[in-house]
Amino acid sequence: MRISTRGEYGVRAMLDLALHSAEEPVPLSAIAARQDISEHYLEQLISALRKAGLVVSFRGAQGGYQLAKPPEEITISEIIRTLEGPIAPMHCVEGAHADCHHVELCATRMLWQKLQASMEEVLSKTTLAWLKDEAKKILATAAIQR
Amino acid sequence: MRISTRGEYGVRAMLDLALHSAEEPVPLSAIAARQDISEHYLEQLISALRKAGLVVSFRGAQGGYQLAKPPEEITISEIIRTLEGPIAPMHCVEGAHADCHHVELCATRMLWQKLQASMEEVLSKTTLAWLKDEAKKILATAAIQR
DNA sequence: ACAATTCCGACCAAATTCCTCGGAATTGGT
DNA sequence: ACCAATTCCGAGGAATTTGGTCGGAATTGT
Repeated sequence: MRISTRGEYGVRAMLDLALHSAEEPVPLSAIAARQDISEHYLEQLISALRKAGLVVSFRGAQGGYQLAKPPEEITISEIIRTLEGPIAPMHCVEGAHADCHHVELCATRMLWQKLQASMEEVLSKTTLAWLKDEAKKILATAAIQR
Repeated sequence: MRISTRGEYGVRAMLDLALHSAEEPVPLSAIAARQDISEHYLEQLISALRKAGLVVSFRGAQGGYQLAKPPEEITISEIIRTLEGPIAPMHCVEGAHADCHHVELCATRMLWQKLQASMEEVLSKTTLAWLKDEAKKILATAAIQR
């Protein structure tokens, strides 16, 4: 019942872009260093995010990555879905499956649907912009305390 | 982001008990046959459920399993937790961990906390009794249509 | 030309999942 | 007293997933 490192790193990388790529593209190495993630591994993840249209890339020197849309329009749901697959606690609620063989199984399916809906609710309603704001707040209070 | 077969089978087995073990204990073989689950594998799962105090067992001939409490008092949350471990989408929201090293990481932690809370909400508020009722409803409408 | 960078596909070790197997212990029925 | 039905226990193991690594080709600003 865990989100794997793909989703975890992906969200952190996207937040990193939200915080640092407003002006110029950010090279992978910078994200990897700040977030303490293996560069090669992160490359795989960001490649998927690019193909999903969540980031844009610029090749060559001074190249790097930027968010493809304003952070208000990028939801965590999108990020998780591209990196972890469908947000479904059970295969029977993944897409248009209706292959319930047992009666009891169908009853449990309703349970998994409720669970899925509540997860999707949270993930689709929180955006990168929200995360960015939270991160800035934390940074601000940390600065005061120092 | 999936619940594994441990959780899936566990919930189905518990529902099976809720439906069939009111009078006499139900042998493992009966549950396994009805639910189409490997008997040996199910044995492991139900052993964990017994140790967690969710089912009681009777050894020897005519033995089997029964729910340890009325189905109103057994939540899906309990079942999932005993079979899958803590309901936490991320290790950082599992118990009293506060090991956020990066500022950004702490912001994402709030996200995972929200997600965890919404999952726990659903799983702790739906009981075996609810599942049992749903299963009976489905069974009833299926009987009419036949 | 060169250095910085993305892009791509193959490969691989460790962990986890999903079981299987064999047998010991217990208990009701005859 | 025996037997059949059943739970209980621990070891083992194949398949899948996870979490990477590696090497090099392609692109582009300076």
